[in-house]
Amino acid sequence: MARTAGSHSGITGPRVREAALRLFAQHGFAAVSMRQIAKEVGVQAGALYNYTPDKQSLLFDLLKGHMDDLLTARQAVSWPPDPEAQLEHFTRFHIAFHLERPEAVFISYMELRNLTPDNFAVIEDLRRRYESALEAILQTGRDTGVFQVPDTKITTLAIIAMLTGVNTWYRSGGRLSQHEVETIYWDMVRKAVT
Amino acid sequence: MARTAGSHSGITGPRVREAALRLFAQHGFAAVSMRQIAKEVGVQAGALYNYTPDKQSLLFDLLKGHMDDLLTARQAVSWPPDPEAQLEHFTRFHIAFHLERPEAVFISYMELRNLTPDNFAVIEDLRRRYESALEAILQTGRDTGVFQVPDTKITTLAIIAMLTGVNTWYRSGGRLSQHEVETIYWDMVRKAVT
DNA sequence: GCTTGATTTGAACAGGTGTTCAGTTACGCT
DNA sequence: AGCGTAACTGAACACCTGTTCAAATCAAGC
Repeated sequence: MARTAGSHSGITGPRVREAALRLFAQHGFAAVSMRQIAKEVGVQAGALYNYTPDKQSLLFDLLKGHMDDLLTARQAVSWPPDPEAQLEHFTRFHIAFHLERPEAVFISYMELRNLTPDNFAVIEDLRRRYESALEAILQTGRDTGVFQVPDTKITTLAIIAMLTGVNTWYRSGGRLSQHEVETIYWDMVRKAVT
Repeated sequence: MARTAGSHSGITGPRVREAALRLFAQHGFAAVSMRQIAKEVGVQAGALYNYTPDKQSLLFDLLKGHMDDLLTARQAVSWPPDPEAQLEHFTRFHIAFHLERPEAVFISYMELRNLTPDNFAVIEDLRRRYESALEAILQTGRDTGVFQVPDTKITTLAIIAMLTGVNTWYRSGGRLSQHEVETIYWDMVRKAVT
């Protein structure tokens, strides 16, 4: 037996990435074998190499895709003029975007050390780009006197760490709606910088 | 050749744990083999099993030890009476304690999914105990009217996520001293809850 | 100095790893 | 209807995995 019924590149390709994403998030990159991914897709391990040159690239593509999505989404929405409204917008955007794709977020934080140095540098650069967007908001707010932050760089990292932390506990259908969570976090962020 | 010169249980035991901690933090639990740990200690892989029943227990003992240290250290210091002073104390304590042992902190966040369900439950319970200490401070502060927090549980998790985030970027000898960092974070925490 | 027991070796076990490739099969196109 | 090729299989490669255990060796107590 060789090619299976209904096989198609446009179908198998995405399924490989989806299976890898789910398995990497669940067990970790190093703990997942190519044969496990193949089994999930319903294919032999060798067939995966039609869709990725190697396991490392599979991980990198997932992280790179996630960061691209993040930066694209940020640029796609229209941003209000004043810093405080921008900061609220950023807070709600960050929480909403990250809660929408918990697995990609998870491996983007957990599997950085499994990237080759070259691949790591690419991802880190994209992340810095995202952080700069927040820092620019804080900087403008401080210059115009609406924010009181002693160190915009640290405040940037602190806010992002706090917001991303939502992913560790939030489950839809729980005590609070996503919008309520956003509002609570926005309340803390606003007070922390004003 | 069998037993090597100068071999002693009281020496090799700690060295096994130290090597495992360093390697797990650097490459991840699943990516590190018992033979790698043994090489770091200067011993054959089989000898490790005098000090741990298996690889899983090695990980669990590291995480358990870290959480015990954390809870013990928190109880060891004397705590001020009023909630605001307590919160400042907690903020500085958390940052200082975590910056002192970055590797243990790292694996405590990264390798939870590699614990067996039983072991995971133990660690999670210890973590909840630590979080409860912060939540109690917030609760008291809200009851006495000095804190304005809409949801103590969420604020607890938000603050801890923010504070632990320091470990991702702080390097001693950098632009800011540890005490300056503590002060900046305390400024944000204080404003966020009052 | 000898014995006892703790400590470690080195080999073995059964199975798993990422990756390659010749051969086979089913799909898309004419 | 038949051909070309994209898609996939199954086996193989060389090596690594956690764990066990008889045998060898060293440290300590008498």
